[in-house]
Amino acid sequence: MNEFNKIEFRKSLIDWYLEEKRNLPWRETSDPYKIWVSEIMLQQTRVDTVIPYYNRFIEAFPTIEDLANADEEKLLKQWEGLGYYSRVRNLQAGVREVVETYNSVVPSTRDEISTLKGVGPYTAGAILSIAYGRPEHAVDGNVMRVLSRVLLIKEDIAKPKTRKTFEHAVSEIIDPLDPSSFNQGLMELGATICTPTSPKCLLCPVRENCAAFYAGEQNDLPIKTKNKKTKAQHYDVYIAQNDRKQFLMEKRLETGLLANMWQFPMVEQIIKDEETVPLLQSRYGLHFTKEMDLGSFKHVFSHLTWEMNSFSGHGVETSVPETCKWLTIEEIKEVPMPVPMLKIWQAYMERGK
DNA sequence: AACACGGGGCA
DNA sequence: TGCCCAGTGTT
Repeated sequence: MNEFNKIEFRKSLIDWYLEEKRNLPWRETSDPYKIWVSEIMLQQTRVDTVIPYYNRFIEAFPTIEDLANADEEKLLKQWEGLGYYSRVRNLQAGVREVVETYNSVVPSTRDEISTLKGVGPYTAGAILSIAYGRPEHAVDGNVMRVLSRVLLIKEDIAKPKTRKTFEHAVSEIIDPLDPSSFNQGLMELGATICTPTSPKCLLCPVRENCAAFYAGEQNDLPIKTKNKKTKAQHYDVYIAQNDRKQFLMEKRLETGLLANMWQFPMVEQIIKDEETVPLLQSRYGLHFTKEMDLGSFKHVFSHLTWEMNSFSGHGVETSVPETCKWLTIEEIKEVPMPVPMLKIWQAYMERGK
């Protein structure tokens, strides 16, 4: 292939982007706060998944002050099902910092915006380029895949160091006149044309500028080493109802997996059935009488899987720990729960009390 | 550098 | 199943 022609590449990419871009809710605003929210939601999460969450979230928290003042439980409930829940806690921390320190104006330099909680190198560049039109790199998985092909970069994109190679590359070729369309065009291309498997090169606007296409290597890029396998954890989960038609629930620790979310009493899986009652007694101060088997569930997280058996029955409270509460059905609807618990709760409700 | 951190969609 | 997704924070 000829020398890489960045002028031609920019024009082809941006012309295509402006013509073919999808209509997405966060593309109808230039409010840096809303762009910020969208970028956080989009981390490791597909566009189609994000759309309804974004609309609901902006409706609930239309301004940066609304989010700064929100109650954490309400925030988590909005985020329920999206995953990576620390994102929303960090987002609120960042937003509060902007309200307090920057007079509610999202900073427009990389140095300042990068100090905000939850704003890493990608998100900083995305907000700066999209909301402020600054020529800053925004390197995500799409950009690494697209440019590994276009520029025939054969570094392992699983390695942290490799991101810098792509940041330098973007800094070299980014369009100074429309960095927003350039960055979004790269990502849009990665999402719709230059896909991980079977890239649609015949539809690609920058096919003529693509070294991998020229070399016939588009299916061998990017280079990426494999992840390790996830470990399994085995739990029994108990839905315990008392005489006042309340259910015992527990708020998880404020750090770690599913921090601050609510779950039903859950213990490491029991080998001998007769150990159930004393364990629930000691762990939860709960006297439990098993009535129904709600079935088995497997839930896969990014780094581990939960294999769960679930049961319902009658519970008598003795001494409930600080982290636990008896909640009515209506109250349970207001509380943020991880998807595995939602599945078990749904199974219970479908069995008709 | 390696790992923790969710959940869904797709080959 | 395993991979991938508009990644960041912690260790």
